[in-house]
Amino acid sequence: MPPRPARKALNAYHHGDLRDALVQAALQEVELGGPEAINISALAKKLGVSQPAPYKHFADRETLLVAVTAEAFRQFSAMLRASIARPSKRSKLSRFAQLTLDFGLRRNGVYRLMFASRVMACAPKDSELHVAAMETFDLLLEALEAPAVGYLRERSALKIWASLHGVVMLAEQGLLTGQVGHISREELVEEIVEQTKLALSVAIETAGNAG
Amino acid sequence: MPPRPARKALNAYHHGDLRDALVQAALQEVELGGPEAINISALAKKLGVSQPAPYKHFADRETLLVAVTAEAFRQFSAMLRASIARPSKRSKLSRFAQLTLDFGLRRNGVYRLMFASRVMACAPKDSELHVAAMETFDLLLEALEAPAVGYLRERSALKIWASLHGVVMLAEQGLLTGQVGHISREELVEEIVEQTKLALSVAIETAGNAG
DNA sequence: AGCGAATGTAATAGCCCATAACTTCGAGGC
DNA sequence: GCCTCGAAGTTATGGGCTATTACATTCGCT
Repeated sequence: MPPRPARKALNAYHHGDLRDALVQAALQEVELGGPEAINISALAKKLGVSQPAPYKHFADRETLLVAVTAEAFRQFSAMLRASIARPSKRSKLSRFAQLTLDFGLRRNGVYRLMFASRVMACAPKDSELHVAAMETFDLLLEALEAPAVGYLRERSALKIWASLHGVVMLAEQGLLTGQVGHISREELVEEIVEQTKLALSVAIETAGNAG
Repeated sequence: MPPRPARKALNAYHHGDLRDALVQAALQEVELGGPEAINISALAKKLGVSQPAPYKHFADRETLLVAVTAEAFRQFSAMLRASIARPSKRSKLSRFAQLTLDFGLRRNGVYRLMFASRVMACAPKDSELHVAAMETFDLLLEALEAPAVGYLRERSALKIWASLHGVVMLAEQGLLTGQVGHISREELVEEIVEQTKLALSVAIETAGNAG
């Protein structure tokens, strides 16, 4: 997937790179109001083109949403990758987890688009979107820093992935405040991370002894 | 909150219990198409009233959604309560977890309304909706069957609650198929349950030794 | 220079939410 | 028993958003 050659604005009539501008502007809207906030008409007006212009680049609203979601995944991945690469006292997994929590709360609209909407479920397996999402999952596998026991590592990854989702959602719905016995969200996530690491090392040892 | 006295149909002009009929019909729609599928006009037509009639009972679409969500929580709670009460070989927690998974996948539209929409986050703390949701959470606390170490139990509950959310979402987005090394969703949930129980008992023991 | 494809515009239709103004019916006081 | 008032309907209407159709402009290529 070579990035589209970002064409320059050509003149007053042709925008030049409307497609990309739409994705970026839409992402900005989602940031504030979530997936429902994407409004083709408003985007067109904001970018100074006629209302039907976007339909030259996206068949319908849904298709635009898919592109925006893919872009969101790429941004998320880039952020995670940078954080994981940086040397730190904390483990990669811990940093992955905390960053996910942070992203999920601070950019909740975008997060919901990525993980709590129907977009993902509808996109075909080999789509740009799935590729971008898989890349994020690969980063989690990397962050786990576990010896290559294949399916054990994947299973741990899925469990922690799932837990993180849940914490973000609960926190965002206001179901985590004043209920956790003076434990912060960050500490809760840390507990989950530790619990996962422990379970994984036990599983690996068990598997080692068994076979 | 005494249940509204279900009034009988009065005549051709007045429906009789339009409010409740709307909630039930909407829930049915959500079942198939998720939160977005709720359509005031369509509901009105389906129930044989004029298009603006629903607005006599709900200020707007959003308000209707809140009522529907509360009803969904009540149904979910009732299901869980029945299952937990029934004697069984499996632990209450295990049954709670598996039932949640089942509900989340089979009635995914409703599940998304309850857990993956903005409805909950917007409703005030003392609303009908929050009350219904809290009741569900209480059932989880009960299912944990842990000695009353207050905050430890709540923390475990939150962790498992979060994990279950995540598993449902991942499964629904097609991210759990063929990735888990021949483990079924049900087994994954069972692992999570066991892991939670273990962590909780360790935590209780530690707390006991410490103080 | 000229042609075709890509990318824009204007005009328009349809769906859905919501409100305003009017109508029907039931209940409670007298 | 009537009369009035409010609750729960109705028709009419407007506004916003999606999407399509037919037409215009410009780019890139030969």
